[in-house]
Amino acid sequence: MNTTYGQYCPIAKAAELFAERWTPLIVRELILGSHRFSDLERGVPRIPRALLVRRLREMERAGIVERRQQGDSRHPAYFLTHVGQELGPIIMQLGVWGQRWYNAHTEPDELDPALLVWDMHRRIHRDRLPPHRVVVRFDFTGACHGSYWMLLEPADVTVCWVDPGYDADLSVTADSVTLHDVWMGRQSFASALADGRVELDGARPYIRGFPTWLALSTFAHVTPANTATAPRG
Amino acid sequence: MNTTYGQYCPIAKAAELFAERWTPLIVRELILGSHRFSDLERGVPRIPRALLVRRLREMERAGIVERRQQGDSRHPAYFLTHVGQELGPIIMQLGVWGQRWYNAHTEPDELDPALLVWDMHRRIHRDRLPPHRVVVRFDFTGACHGSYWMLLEPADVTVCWVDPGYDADLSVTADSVTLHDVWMGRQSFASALADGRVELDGARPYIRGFPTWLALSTFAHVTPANTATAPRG
DNA sequence: CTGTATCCGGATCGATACTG
DNA sequence: CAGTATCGATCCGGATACAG
Repeated sequence: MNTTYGQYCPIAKAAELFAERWTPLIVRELILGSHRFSDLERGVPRIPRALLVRRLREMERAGIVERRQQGDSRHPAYFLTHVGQELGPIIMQLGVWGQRWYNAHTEPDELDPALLVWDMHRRIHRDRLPPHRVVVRFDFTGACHGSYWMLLEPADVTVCWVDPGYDADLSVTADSVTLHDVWMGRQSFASALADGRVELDGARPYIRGFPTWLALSTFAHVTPANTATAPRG
Repeated sequence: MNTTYGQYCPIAKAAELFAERWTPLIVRELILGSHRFSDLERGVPRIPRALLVRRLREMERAGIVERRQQGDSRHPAYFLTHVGQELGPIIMQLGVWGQRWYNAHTEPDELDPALLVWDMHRRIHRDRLPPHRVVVRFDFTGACHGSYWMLLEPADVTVCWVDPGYDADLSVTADSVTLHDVWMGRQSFASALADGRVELDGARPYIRGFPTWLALSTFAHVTPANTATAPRG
């Protein structure tokens, strides 16, 4: 709904733009460093493509997003303008609120290993990686199983949804629920390794290194409050 | 749309609740001190009644709002729970952002003297009022004209949309655009008086007192930035 | 006063298929 | 890769009537 509220109140004016469906998630992706159209799609996998196009156009028109046609007919890229960047703290506070009150666990239909790996790849500590490429295979077990590959290099971390052909230097095996819990800070990676819920397999340096390369969600440090006071359908 | 985003991300979980249409404005009203159903309707005049009911129920279910049936079969009242109150800073930041970038002026169809008087009545400095009742009549001129009454007492400030029958102790005459500009901080009340855009009529103590009783919008102190960089359709 | 119930036209959303 | 085009399902807005 791009309809207005018809109020002079600045909260209403802001909500007309910011509180549109999907918009907070698109802004989140841009903040987290996705700029290509296809990357935005990966970060917001359930948005209809036409709607993503439309939201980007609306935000561009409102001065929140800038579309740059990369030099010599390359693919376009999207960036937050200064106006859009000022939404950053608001988005983050919203995430803290969500984590505190409404994220004590991940619903079964919210499990999304592909998205999880995509989120993780953006927060790898690249400065701690060895100077050569390391190929990591994630083997998710349980309700939502499948394999994904992450290619770690100090210059760039990429994700593959199909076997890239390289032999994996390290495999990470875990139930999909467990890895979501670790990512959201509900269980530490160390304890998940200790009790065998996460298994690492590969050469010793990689097994020892990987836990230091991985960073958790931005909100992992926010402790969920007692949800008994905030039930959710 | 009470549909979900299907993402484990806490920003998505929060947006599902907070970024629903009308919800930010309802939360704003609750923060500003409206608790009765009819008061919420006054503060969000364009929301269909059935939708207001529905949003309140949704928020209640989510633990954001608490509905209290006042003692001995009185009218019900709505309050923000602790969870809902934590949205306060987010709402306010959103308002600052809206004021900064998207509120350089009030659109003609956003002029709403009835809402303006309603907003003003909540921010009167009651502690500065004389100990007896003062009746103020607002006469709006221009595109959006009409008269409204405000009954000022230290214990309570009320608004009337029809002549309450009392003689007015003070009349405030101004173009509707001017008074919106003053409220939003785009022109000072003093300068509007000085250049005759606002006229006060009544006994001397009331004319001198009124400018000290009136408080502006919470966002009046936020200076709009240059909108040339943030055009808006 | 605080809702419920209904109806309808139009806007929006979600899903799918197609294209340069 | 980065969009368009299309279509049915749903939601919203606005109006109206009614009830405890």
